[in-house]
Amino acid sequence: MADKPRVRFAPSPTGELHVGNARTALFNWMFARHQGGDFVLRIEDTDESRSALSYQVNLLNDLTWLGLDWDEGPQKEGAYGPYKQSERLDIYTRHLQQLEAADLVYPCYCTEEELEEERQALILSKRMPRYMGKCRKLTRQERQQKEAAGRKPSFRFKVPDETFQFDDLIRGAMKFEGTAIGDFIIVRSNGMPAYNFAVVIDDHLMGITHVIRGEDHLSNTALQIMLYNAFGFPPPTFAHHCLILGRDRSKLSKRHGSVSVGEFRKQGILPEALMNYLGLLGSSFTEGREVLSREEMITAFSLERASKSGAIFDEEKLHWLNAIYIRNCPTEDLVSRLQPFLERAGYKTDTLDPVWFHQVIDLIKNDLTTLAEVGSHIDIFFDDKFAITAEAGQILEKASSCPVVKAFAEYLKTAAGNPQEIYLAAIKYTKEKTGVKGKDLFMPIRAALTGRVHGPELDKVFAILGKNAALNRLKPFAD
RNA sequence: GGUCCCAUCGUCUAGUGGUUAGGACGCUGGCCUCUCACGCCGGAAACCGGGGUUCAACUCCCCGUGGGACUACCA
Repeated sequence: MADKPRVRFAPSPTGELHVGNARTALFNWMFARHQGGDFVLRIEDTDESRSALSYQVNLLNDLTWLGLDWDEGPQKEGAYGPYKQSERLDIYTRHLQQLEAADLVYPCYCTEEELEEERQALILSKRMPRYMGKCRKLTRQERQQKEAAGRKPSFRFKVPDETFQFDDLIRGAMKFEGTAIGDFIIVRSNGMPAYNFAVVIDDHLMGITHVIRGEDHLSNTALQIMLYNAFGFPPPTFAHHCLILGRDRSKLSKRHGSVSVGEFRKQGILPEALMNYLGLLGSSFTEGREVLSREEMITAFSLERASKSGAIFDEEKLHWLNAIYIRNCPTEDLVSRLQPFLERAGYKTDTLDPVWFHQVIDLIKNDLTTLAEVGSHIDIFFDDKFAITAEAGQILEKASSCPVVKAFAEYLKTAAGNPQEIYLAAIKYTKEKTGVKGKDLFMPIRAALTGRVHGPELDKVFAILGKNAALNRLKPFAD
């Protein structure tokens, strides 16, 4: 058996964690857990202008919230650190020197304007825009002149005219022609390593065996393989999964609506549901399973089942899963997860009787699609939130309703015992006294009691409300 | 424009030469029921097109068409 697989998730802290990235992390994590390998987290923060510490903190929080625990990375130093690229700059410098010594790189003094000009000219002549190697042929003297003029060079890799092939675990045999690729920058003029350069070095040094990432990196793979060859590093196995798409089939982005893990969390999506959905999207689990626990997902995961074509993000299916997870969530647990949403909806839960509130949540949790909806489901139990809807008002105005509500209230006035018994007896009494049954019997009571025409089973609502609160609500209609 | 990738119900997918093309979301009919939801039982809904290969193509090959990604001193 070969060494255990090592995979990594390498985000750059330049924004909120996107669900697409979360899915990449999930695939890597499931792969590692399934195979008993290591899941490494590396922060790619070489773009100083876009990276921010707050995003990094956010990133770690979101991953933790999702339950994607890493074996090595920030806050969990291992044998291959440091795990932030900004702390590995000396490593990149050494490797640049190595390539310089082998004459595989050269300094480029072109300005952005010059490069842009070249690009436009190539596009106009209908050719692939790429760097044509102007500075490759510079003499030592010319270079000294540029340096003397104060120009800071970037460093470009001399792309060989070869064909680069690799076997993608998801896509099969892939092939790229070196002739179509211009000499690319590996170190920027500010001294920072460029993405393709840093990943190759880090993935190799960190012992990464499988690079699992989005399809948007497919063409980068050719460049990276060139660098693996240049360094004499054995390339890892690559696997490029499909992208998550918006409704219009383009790469999912902000303009499509909610796209970050944080947004879904705020909307009251459970991490288990989001994980489950992301694992299902653009992939499938063995035996056609769709609702799986974390452990089941790990067991049923297989990279071979990842599909090659992009998958549209379907929020409705996410919500379907979320409702299932809410329903199956133990009420005790659910109550605590609900806290932030209750506060936001204006419920002061610390003054409530916990046993009573537990009953409330237990009763309404089947109706919840997201945690954020909780307020509009429990308001029927709070006098300060309670209100009669137009529909309920119509029910109560019906001629047959008034006697029903009156009779029901009348019975309650003298009733004693536990709420369940009182309710049953009150219904019986009302039925006998008014001769009304079925819908015409229950709906007026429901409307008067909850202010709604829909809701949980009336007997349970009554039991939670209690006799006195019920009587209060009935009063305006019974007099 | 160039390079590369992809193509089964509206959506997510199963399917690896012979199936009534299966499942799920959503939609929809019914049952359950005081209502909504849940649950259960049904229904409508797909192999992009054209050529090959083969006794036989959703499945293999080619060409179209369509969609997507990349095309930065961002990752």
